[in-house]
Amino acid sequence: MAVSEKEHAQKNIKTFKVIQSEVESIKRVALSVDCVIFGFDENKLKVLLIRSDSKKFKSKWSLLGDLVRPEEDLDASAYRILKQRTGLSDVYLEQVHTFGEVNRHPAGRVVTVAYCSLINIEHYRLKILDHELHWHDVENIKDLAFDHQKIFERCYSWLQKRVQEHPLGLNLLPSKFSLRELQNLYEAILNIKLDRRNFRKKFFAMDFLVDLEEEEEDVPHRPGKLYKFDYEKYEMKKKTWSGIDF
Amino acid sequence: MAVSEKEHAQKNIKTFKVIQSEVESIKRVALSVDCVIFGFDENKLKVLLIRSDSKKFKSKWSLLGDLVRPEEDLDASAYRILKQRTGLSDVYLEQVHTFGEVNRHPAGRVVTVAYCSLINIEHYRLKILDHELHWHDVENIKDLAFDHQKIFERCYSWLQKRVQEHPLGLNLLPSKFSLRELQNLYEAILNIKLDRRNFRKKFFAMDFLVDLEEEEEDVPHRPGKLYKFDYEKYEMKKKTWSGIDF
DNA sequence: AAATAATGTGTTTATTTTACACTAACTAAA
DNA sequence: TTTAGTTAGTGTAAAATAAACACATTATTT
Repeated sequence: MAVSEKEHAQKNIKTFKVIQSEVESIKRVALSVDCVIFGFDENKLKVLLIRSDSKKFKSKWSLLGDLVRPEEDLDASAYRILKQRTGLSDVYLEQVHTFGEVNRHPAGRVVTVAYCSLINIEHYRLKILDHELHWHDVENIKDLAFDHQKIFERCYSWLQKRVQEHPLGLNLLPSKFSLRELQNLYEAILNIKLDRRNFRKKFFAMDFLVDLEEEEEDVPHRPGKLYKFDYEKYEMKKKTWSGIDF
Repeated sequence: MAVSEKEHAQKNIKTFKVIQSEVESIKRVALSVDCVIFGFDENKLKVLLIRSDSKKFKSKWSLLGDLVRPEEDLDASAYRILKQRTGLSDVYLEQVHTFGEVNRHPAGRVVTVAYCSLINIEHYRLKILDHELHWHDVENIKDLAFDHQKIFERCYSWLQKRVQEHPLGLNLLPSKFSLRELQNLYEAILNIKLDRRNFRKKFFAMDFLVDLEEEEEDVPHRPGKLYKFDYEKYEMKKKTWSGIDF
């Protein structure tokens, strides 16, 4: 390393000390959370969006976000946003990625942390409709406000990968579901066709499905059996879990 | 949803508008980056640490971090920290997770974004030794300053998973390496024993190793062939890549 | 009663993964 | 120079896993 580089480095290392003693006087950035909320309805994977109210992105759709409050844990921010928008509080939620480009937001430096949430769309019936809050097919998501397209795409990829490692997808279904519904869900998320018999075999082999000894009703064909997911058993085996592999 | 809840929600939705127009007046948080820098030496996986200079955590070890500058992209912060500390700029670096608990830092609200970096330890010879910068065996990492233990553990788990999806590990080796070195590396990262023949078979089948027609020197036993990694070929096949699977 | 639509079920084949042992090449010590 | 020690290099058989695939059953609709 050249001498000048080394001096530069050491100067910067001094800067680092500031973090210990002078946080209060340090220049800060605005921090927000954006939630990518997935739902599943009519055999399609959906995402919840609102109209952007920024001037620059008027008429474009955007993710659900808000600033993180100074006295609020980061995860708590995400749960708060979900609660505000959907009324749901006991939901699946996970942090995905933080987006921190200087110019990502037109109003100034805002670093945003993206969270993914999976909710059962039936528990949530669009009671709050501000900003034209609506479900959109993930297939047709394009041209979102800010850098939300990028955030959305990252979360969607994350989801596709994640459902193959853990059976998260079940958070998108009602508590009682048929195997067809389950397969439709996976096909919608992964955007592929699966062999019905092998799919069943695989899920039964996992041994997380409980036969409820009930059947579907009001279907225009032979009704399928209903199952529920055994979360407890899953939590037990989770440690040694290594994926689903479709 | 109860009426009062709904009103509360709508009030909060108004708050959200602030983000668009009043970022400058919004209360902000200090944002930092912490780097978990892995190296590989003497068949052991290492991580780079410095002495904490905070009063509270005096004498404890900590990760390498600094505040994000107001005019600096988040990723750029991480590269800057690496450059300052190691002198290296062309390194593997990836964001892992953001830690945003209110009380994680004794000096105030500091949200930190953790990055993982993998460097070839031979390219970096501890030229800058401020704060007792040193390599530590990952085996013995305990009781770090702040919440750095948690951050470290998350990054280590991340690495163990990630090297099974992509051959990142090669960033830890010299550009010429033997298959034994490669296997030692994977064994150190994953902390398991691997079958030598199957390991070789698997790596050759991937078809990313180029036989350099050279041999090891100065080893007290039969020298092994040297290989390099074909990054170009890897980049080509990356899209359809689905993991290594040890 | 006939047409339609989805359920439920097993076997065979192909692919992938695992387990496993000997000879060759080189060094170091006797 | 012989011998002991260490790692390199190589293939096959068995086991486990994944993929492909068809038909009788149960319900609804017309």
